[in-house]
Amino acid sequence: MPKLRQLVNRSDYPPACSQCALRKSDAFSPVSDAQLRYIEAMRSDRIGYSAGSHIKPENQRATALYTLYSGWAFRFKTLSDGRRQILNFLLPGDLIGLQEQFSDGPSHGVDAITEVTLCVFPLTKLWDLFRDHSGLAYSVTWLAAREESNVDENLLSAGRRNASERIAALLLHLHRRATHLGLADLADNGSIAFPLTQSHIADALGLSLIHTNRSLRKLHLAGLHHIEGGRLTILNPKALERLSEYYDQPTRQVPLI
Amino acid sequence: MPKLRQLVNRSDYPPACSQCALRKSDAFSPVSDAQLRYIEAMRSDRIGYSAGSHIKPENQRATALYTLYSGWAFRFKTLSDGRRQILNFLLPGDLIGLQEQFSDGPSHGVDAITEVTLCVFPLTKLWDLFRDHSGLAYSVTWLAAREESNVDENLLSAGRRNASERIAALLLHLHRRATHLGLADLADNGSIAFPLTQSHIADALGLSLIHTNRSLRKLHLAGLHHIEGGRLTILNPKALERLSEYYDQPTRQVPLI
DNA sequence: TATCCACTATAACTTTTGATGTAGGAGACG
DNA sequence: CGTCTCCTACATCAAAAGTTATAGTGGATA
Repeated sequence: MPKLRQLVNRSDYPPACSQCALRKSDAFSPVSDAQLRYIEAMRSDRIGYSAGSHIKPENQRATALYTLYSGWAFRFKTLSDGRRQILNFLLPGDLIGLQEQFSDGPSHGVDAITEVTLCVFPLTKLWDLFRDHSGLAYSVTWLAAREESNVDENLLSAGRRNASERIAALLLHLHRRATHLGLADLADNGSIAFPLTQSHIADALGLSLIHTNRSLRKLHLAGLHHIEGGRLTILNPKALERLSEYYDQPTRQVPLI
Repeated sequence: MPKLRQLVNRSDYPPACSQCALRKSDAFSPVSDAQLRYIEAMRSDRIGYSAGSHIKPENQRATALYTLYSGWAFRFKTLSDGRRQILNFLLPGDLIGLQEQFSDGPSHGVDAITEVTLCVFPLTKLWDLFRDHSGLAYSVTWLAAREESNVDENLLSAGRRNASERIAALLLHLHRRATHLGLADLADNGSIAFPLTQSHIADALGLSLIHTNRSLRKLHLAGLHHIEGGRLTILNPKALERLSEYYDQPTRQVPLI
């Protein structure tokens, strides 16, 4: 089911870590030369998946750690009758597969939304990383804690926000993250590429597809946002923030493994 | 608002780490003597809070890391009109305050359900721990990843399970954790002390208090569980598991800081 | 060009969940 | 001992969200 693609010579093929395009963005904390060499040596592979393919099945333990280099993906859980809950969305720089190393069993699946490319790190070397580079170990923990914060926020949405508030919070959250990564088009009102379908949004927010469509349209009609041609524009950020009580916090630089 | 209590000479006052009652339980992974001495030296205090008091306000950064030594607590977020979402419940051995070190701002509050006692570790020493004891650093990350798994499961409940399924999953989850800690009374059908009010359950599952009461009663009438006198008995684990699709996984030993 | 398919849109109707109100029981406390 | 407060129980009504059904749209594909 997961499809590999031929990647070498494509522009989104992850280069040597010293040439990493992500690392050039000031979204990420600088690393020392020694750390960079360690990461490069630890990386065992670079792979790609086509849009919609399964990066990790829900019922199978991860065999590696991945850093998402390009594209969008998501973590999810399902129930036997097909109900699916998206736990959080993964954007470039996010670390994938850490939970599996520590949890009692396989816990969630990971699917690609767009085409994605990944840097691969063998799980067996995680312990070495902790032993050899405490700074990088600290970074791993940082990334884990940050992801938990995202899930916390999603749980607040699913549990206690109504449909419109959930959508407002999600749009702001994703827009903020993409913008922080330098993915916003400043010449187009700060719009971002937005590959999610309404089905993704529904499954992330614990809503039915129909109700998601209804609520999304309501926000659109109120002039709060605009989605067209796979791009999202936030038209009235203040109103969206008031509605969802999801407020922008100045985002610090984040570690990148 | 948070109330300190005089603790010394009480039986639930955390003793020297070498005498730690938790550590004697086989729920926790053994540590080396060196690690134990390091933890003991890192611990700066031991404090207690009375039932219902605020361990950490929602709008204030944590100043320390805590390990819950005795009692039950929970992490939560609220919206301005008072809607509250409980993110997860904290039982003895759980680490508190790690997210704050890495998040961009204060993110959640922590309240005590019962009387609790805590071991205090200065946040400033977290970095030292990573540098000096990679094994303990690995444990910290382990605890963070395990907590995220719990939040993942709660998000699946809030987003995609109906009221009865949510309650079934929560009861099984808490019963399993308490049992793993050796808190079950084997002479009483494996019952556990259960200090949650229906209001806690409602806020953890994203339900109203009334609907929680309705659904809880339905499960009780069906003979699946029994709550009385502050104790929970699981009467029909199989039925609860089928209903919630929440299955027991053999729980490994967990690190304890 | 025609067909298919995934996605979005919308209406009509049902179910679940929430809101409001009221009451009873148990423990805390003066 | 009475009073208070917190928690649980339960009925009634209202609102939010889910279900079913149908159709349009645009890109991919044969």
